[in-house]
Amino acid sequence: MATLTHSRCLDPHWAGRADCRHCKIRALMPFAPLEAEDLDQILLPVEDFRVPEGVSLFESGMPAAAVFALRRGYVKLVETLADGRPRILRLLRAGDLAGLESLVGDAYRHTAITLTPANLCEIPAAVVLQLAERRPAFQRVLFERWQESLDQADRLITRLTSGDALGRVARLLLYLDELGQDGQVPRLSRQDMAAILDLSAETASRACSELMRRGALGEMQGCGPLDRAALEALAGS
Amino acid sequence: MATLTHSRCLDPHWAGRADCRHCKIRALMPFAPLEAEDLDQILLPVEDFRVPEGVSLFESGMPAAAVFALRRGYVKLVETLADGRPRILRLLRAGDLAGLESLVGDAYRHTAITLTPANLCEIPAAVVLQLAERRPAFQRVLFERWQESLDQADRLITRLTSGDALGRVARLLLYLDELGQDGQVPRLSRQDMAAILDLSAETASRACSELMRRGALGEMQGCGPLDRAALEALAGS
DNA sequence: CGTCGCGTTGACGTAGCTCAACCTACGTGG
DNA sequence: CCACGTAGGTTGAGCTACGTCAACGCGACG
Repeated sequence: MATLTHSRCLDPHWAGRADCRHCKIRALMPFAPLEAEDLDQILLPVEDFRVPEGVSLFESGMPAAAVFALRRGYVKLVETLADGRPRILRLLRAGDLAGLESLVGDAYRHTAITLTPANLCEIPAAVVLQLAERRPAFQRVLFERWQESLDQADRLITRLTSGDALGRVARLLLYLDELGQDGQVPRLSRQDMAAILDLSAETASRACSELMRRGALGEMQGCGPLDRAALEALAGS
Repeated sequence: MATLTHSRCLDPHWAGRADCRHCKIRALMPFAPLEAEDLDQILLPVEDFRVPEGVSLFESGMPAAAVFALRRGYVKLVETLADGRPRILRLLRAGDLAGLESLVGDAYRHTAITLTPANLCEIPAAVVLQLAERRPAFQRVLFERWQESLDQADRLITRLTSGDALGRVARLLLYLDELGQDGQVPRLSRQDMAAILDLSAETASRACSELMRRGALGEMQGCGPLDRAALEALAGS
C-alpha cells in the first residue's frame, strides 16, 4: 500500500496548491474562524490531493510533519495488533482532521487509509501551530477536534465493543448512519466491521444476516436502508 | 458517592487557596511553563483539595466549569455501560489533568473517582483558557495532554482489550508498573481490573492466580513484585 | 460476634472463534 | 468470447475460552 507522501509526485490527481479562500466547504472545515489574511498565509504551503480508495495517507511510526484535512470521503485510522490483526480505532469524514498528533509529536500514531475516494489538504504542522498561537478561536477549534477524537475513542470502548455481537453490529450501523453526509453512508466490508467491533468477520457476517432476517436491515448485502427503530431496540441490550 | 463539588464546603480537608508559586511538584504539573505573574493570576481562583479514596471529583453529565489537576494519588475515569456495568476508560496519576472537556463543552463526559487518597487543585476553565491564549507554551501543554488521553484510550483498545484474558492481565500489570511513581504502584481490585479489561471479575482473578502459579507475579494477592520479563513473554501473545 | 465486601475456586452453559466449503462478483489474460 | 484466479460474503460444524452462578474463606469493621 503506497503512502500518499511517497506517491505524491507521481499522483496524476494531485490538484496543486489549495485555494483556501474559495474552498466550497470552508464553513465545514476547521479553518472557518480564520480571516482572509490568515488564509493567504495558509494558502502557500497547503497541498490539495485527490486519492482513490484504499490508499494510506500516512503510516504508524512515520515522521509526522503535517495535518490532513479531509474535504470529501471517509478515512479509517488503523493500528496493527500484536497478533497481526488490524484494528480500526476511528472513522473520519469530510471536515475531520487526521494526524493531529503531528502538532505535539514527531511520529504518526496510526495508519490512515481511505475507505472511499477522497479529497484532502495537507497542511504543515508548523503552519497550524502558528495559526493557533495567533487566533484564539482557531486554538479552540483544535481543542474541540482533539476532544472529538477522544469522544469517538470512548464511544468505541463503551458502545461498540461491549455487549453481544448482534448489539455491537446494530450500534455500528446506527453510528454509520449518523456519520453519513448528504445521503451517503460509508459502506464497510465485513472485515472492517470486525476490525472495529473486535469480532471475527464470520461473526459480523452472521450478525448482519440475522439483522436482515429480522427486518432491521435492508437487503443488498447490508447496504440497503436500515430500520433505525428496530436497530435501536437491539442496540439497547 | 458524594461528588466533590457538593461536599466541598463540608470537607474538613479542604486546604484553602492553592499556593501555586511554591507548589512542590510544579515541575511535574502542566503549569510548569507559566511565569510567576501568570501564577499570581491563577492563584486567585484555584481551590486545593485533599480527598480520600473512593470519592468522585465529578460525574458524567454534570455541568463542567473546571479542570482538576492531580497533585498526588490516582484517579479512574469511569463510564456506565448500557447494561449497568461500569467501564474504566482511563487512569490518571500525579501531574495529570481531569476534566479537560470543560474547556470545550459544558458537561463532564465521565465520572472521575479517586483510587487512592489524593490531593488536587480545581482550576476554573475560564482561567485555563485565558492562560492558553496568552502563553503559547501552555497551549502546547494542553495539546499534549489531550493527545496523551487519546494515546491512553488507543492503548486500552489495542493492548488491554484484545487477546486472551491472561495476556490482557499481563499487559495491565506491566502498564500499572509503568504508571507507578516513586515506588508506589496503584493497586487495583479484581473488579477494577475487570472494568478495564472487559472481563468478569472471576476471570481476572483466575488469570492473576495463573500468573502467580507461573511465577510472573508475587504473592500477596497479586500485590507483590512482578517479573517483567515473564509478563512480557505472556503479553506478547 | 455478625455482617459485609472482596478474593478464590469449581461446575456448567454458551457465544463466538476457527476451519472449511461454497457462491458470487470481478478482473485478467488467452 | 470463455477460462481462470482472487477476494469477499455466507453458512455449517466443532471446540474452547469466558461468563454465570454458587460455595467458601478471609479480613475489616461496627
